[in-house]
Amino acid sequence: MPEGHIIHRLATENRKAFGGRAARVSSPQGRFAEGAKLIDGQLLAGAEAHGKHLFLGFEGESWLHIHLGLYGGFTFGAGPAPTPVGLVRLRLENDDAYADLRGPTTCELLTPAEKAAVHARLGPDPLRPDADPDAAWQRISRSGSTVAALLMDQKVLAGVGNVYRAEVLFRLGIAPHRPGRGLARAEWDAIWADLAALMRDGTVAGRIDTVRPEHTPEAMGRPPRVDDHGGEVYVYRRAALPCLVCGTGVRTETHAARNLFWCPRCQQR
DNA sequence: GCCTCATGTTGAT
DNA sequence: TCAACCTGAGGCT
Repeated sequence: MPEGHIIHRLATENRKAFGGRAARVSSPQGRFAEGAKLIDGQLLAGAEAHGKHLFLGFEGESWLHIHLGLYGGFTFGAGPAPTPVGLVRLRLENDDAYADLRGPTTCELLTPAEKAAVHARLGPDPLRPDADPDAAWQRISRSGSTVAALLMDQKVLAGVGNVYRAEVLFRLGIAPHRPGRGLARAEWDAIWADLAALMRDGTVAGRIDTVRPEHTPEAMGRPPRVDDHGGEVYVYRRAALPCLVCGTGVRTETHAARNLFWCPRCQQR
């Protein structure tokens, strides 16, 4: 269940394991059998991520486009690859390594033009060096939608999911229900900068940690704790628990079909 | 072992 | 606004 930082990490992992070499490509489950056959044995030329979309480039100008959706995941291992267990949509393999893909929303082959079309409908990704935060600001500053909804809209901003959305708004003290057009440019600049830093850390760590050193349980004189999704966060999935900073109960509600979490006292800006 | 929920997106209503 | 997609983890029995 990944946000953009994990997809960038997967691009790197795939590049390290398979880049510059011929890859054996198969679909043990069968649902990607035809596509796998088309690129089987080809050289993997590159791997990149844009938001939550992963692209693996093969010689012959084919791009393997993968979106993990809510359930999808990769498993990497050293070769030789074992007999596939469960429903493996895609297996990449060489003599040294293998990777299994399960449960993706998307696993398809694209032409360069089709790949360009995917990029075109995505907003700037804080983890990409070519990202233009002003493109997102143009949409946000004209929108009556809430900041909370806009941050999750991949056309506006690519790669941010429910955890980073909740956490960046907490860290900047911004009330999630404010309309985008009510945001000041300086606030947007701060959101972008914080997202870029948090997501960069997340790519390295492979998990989402957002709690500043001065607010860790140790620094606050509280018992140590670990959030059940594997990272240390302020408000995400901490409904009704005391805010780590002020002690107020963390609020939650369903917002645009997703769970939103915030501290009503710390986030009044 | 069964049930619920989840770091997501699309397409129908 | 909601169902569908389709997988795994955690809580409960």
